[in-house]
Amino acid sequence: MPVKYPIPRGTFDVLPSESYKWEFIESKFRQVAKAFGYKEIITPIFEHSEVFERSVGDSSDIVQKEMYKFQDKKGRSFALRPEGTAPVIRSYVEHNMGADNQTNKLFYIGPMFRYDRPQAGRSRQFSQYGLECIGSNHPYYDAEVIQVFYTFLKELGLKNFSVEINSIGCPECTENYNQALIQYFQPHIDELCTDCRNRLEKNPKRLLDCKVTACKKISKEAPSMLDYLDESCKVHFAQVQAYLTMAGIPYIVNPRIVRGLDYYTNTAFEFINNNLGAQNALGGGGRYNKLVEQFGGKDTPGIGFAGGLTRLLISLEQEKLFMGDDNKPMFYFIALGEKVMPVAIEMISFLRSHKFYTEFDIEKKGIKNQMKNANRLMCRYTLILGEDELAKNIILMKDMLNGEQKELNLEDFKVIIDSLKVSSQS
RNA sequence: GUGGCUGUAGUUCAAUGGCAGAGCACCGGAUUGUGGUUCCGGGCGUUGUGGGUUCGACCCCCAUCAGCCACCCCA
Repeated sequence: MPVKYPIPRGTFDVLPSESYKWEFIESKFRQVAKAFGYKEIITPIFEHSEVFERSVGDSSDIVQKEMYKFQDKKGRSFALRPEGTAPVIRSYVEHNMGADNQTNKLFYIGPMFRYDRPQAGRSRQFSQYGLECIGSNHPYYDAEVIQVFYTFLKELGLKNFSVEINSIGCPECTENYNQALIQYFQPHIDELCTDCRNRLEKNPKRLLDCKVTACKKISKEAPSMLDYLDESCKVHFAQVQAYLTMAGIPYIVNPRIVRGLDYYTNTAFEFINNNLGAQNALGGGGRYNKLVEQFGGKDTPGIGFAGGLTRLLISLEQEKLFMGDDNKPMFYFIALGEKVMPVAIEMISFLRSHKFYTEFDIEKKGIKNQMKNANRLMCRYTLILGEDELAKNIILMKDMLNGEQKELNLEDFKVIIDSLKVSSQS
């Protein structure tokens, strides 16, 4: 059947068979983030283009090739947000949240947009969860941010992932290191792939990530970032690791982690799941000590991370961590005949107002048909009210697990429902 | 953005260039007010879309759209 209006490329519908998983993941993230003292912030889905161009970086692929940019009716340039940190910092500065001299801890969940060729784990609209800790350069917070992510994944039951950390130092260290890399690779320039020749000029650190065997071979002996950290950056990184150990978080130091957004300084980290194929990063983050200043605020350090919801979902499913939808009906109400409707509807309203998920289908006729339906929906109890029952002032309640059926006095009904509520809560 | 693989019923998949099929799901029935198991019955689908080759195309060719894989990028 040809679809008249197909969904845009790289987007997807989250259907009821999936949406409860999204709700579960989001509520778990909120719960964990709140336990660490983070508060939710909700920013617009679009911003002035400059918010991203001047922070994520003019030269980054995200800004150059992947941003959904558009003009409004007055010719102003906006962009659908490609990531979550820049908007949060924009908001932080705009509302002068640093005025209280406290460390501000914020989290968010929401859709992001990047124009890229779709693949499993990579779509044009995707959902990210993330958080930002703004106002302190204490290495404890570097570890705390990683700990929130780690705790979240563990709470979901995920086993198959690793934490990789690195420090790219302050801008001075990075500059020194870039020079060292250029010096190292320059003599080998003829052996490098064309991409890497470009990288050598634009962003030498990217060479370390190249998958071409020839480049890999050369970069194997390349100088390590960690040898180019100055004394204070070195101490900071060592302390981050100390705090991670105190928090009981296993990690790997990977000097080749290079983050793609320009604003990162010092600590950078990634959460990797190698069963995910090419899109193997569950999430990542790092410190951005110059970003608030770039947005016109006063010199304020910060650190944060973001993770992809869909990739997490794929990982959870690989590990079979979803057993099913727990939103099953408590009751299925079968009302037989028009005469019983006034009483039936009053009872159904009563159940629902007591927060019992109660199914009722006024169009389905016949007790057999409806029993079948109750069974398919996996209802716990079926309530049957026909004219015979109404005449005797009773209702039938059938336990769908063992097939036992009881007659209840209508007067006793509310009392019994109340007691059910108590027992299901305990 | 580059290269490759794929596209058939709600879904998972069949069908040498010669009448488009099966499992699951769904709907109906097996003496009228009781589910799950069983049995019986129920499918004319623009074979993603548009062209072309051919007596004849799900099958071959071209284009296009979409998904997937690798690159790239990163969540």
